[in-house]
Amino acid sequence: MVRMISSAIPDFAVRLRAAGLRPTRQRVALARVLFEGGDRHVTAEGLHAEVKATSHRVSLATVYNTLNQFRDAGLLREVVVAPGRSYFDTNMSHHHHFFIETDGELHDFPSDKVTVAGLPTPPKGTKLSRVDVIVRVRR
Amino acid sequence: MVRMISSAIPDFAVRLRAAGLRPTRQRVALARVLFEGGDRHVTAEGLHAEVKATSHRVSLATVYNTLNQFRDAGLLREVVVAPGRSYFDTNMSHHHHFFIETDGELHDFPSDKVTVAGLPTPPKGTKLSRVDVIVRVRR
DNA sequence: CAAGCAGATTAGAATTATTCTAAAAGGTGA
DNA sequence: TCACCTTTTAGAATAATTCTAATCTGCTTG
Ligand SMILES: [Mn+2]
Ligand SMILES: [Mn+2]
Ligand SMILES: [Zn+2]
Ligand SMILES: [Zn+2]
Repeated sequence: MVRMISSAIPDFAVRLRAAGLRPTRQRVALARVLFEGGDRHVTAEGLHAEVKATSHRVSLATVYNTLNQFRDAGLLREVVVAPGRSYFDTNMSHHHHFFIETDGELHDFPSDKVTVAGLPTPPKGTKLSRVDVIVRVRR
Repeated sequence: MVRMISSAIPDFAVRLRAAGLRPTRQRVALARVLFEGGDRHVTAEGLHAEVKATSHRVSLATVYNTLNQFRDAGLLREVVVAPGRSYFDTNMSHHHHFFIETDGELHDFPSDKVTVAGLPTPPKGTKLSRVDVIVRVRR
């Protein structure tokens, strides 16, 4: 019987290598938490707590290192909505955010329907990096 | 000769009182730096350096306290664009921002021409606070 | 399947931004 | 002027993040 290769079981080692990162135990453990299951918005502290719960020992420094590397490699984006707290977002599709200020929650909304029209041209000598739309709401 | 009252010389004491804040020396000194001249985006550290240059002694703790109070009183707004750095914005009119990521500069652009259309309704039980549009560019 | 080595992880110290504490000073209404 | 409540302040504390330098580990080579 031929070995089945199921594309439903994502191979994080392969994915990390494709991104130019060595698939170490820690990075694979973090990738699993981050990327299996749906899109997520995590903080470093939160991710650290989660990965510890899977009984993989990963230091907090490594969580920070990894999140920064994943971001630089284009596997994550960083969203800054509140002073002193960064969220890392596994949803790399074009989308925007609701931020519930009263409880610090961040929610996606698709950019399909949203149009941002009439933006001025970027200042001389600069190139566009990203347009963030953050809808702030409170309970 | 009757004393002239020029509306071109803003009376910060009056303005602070109107906002429910006692016009202390420190608050007046900071208000002067912040509000005379055009619109500004300042950090706490930057404002502290500026006010010291006017030979008014104001502690950094007071700069932080004052910026937070001015924001809560509606004299300023806070803009968070990068992790670990808050900008306080004296421009209270409806507008959006360019953020030059490579050198940390924040620039206004008027919201006249900009239309954000098709925003979804806020989640149940929340009310809209503000919509931020941040155009990130790099040199 | 060794080594060998560059790259990764880690504990803990360091840094940065910001807030807190508690004592001294100041603004204001009577 | 006085009393009283508010504000300021130095310095300690906190929180998020980064750095250091020693140890470890994934990968290539022989
Ligand atoms: Mn970072
Ligand atoms: Mn604040
Ligand atoms: Zn998102
Ligand atoms: Zn502005």
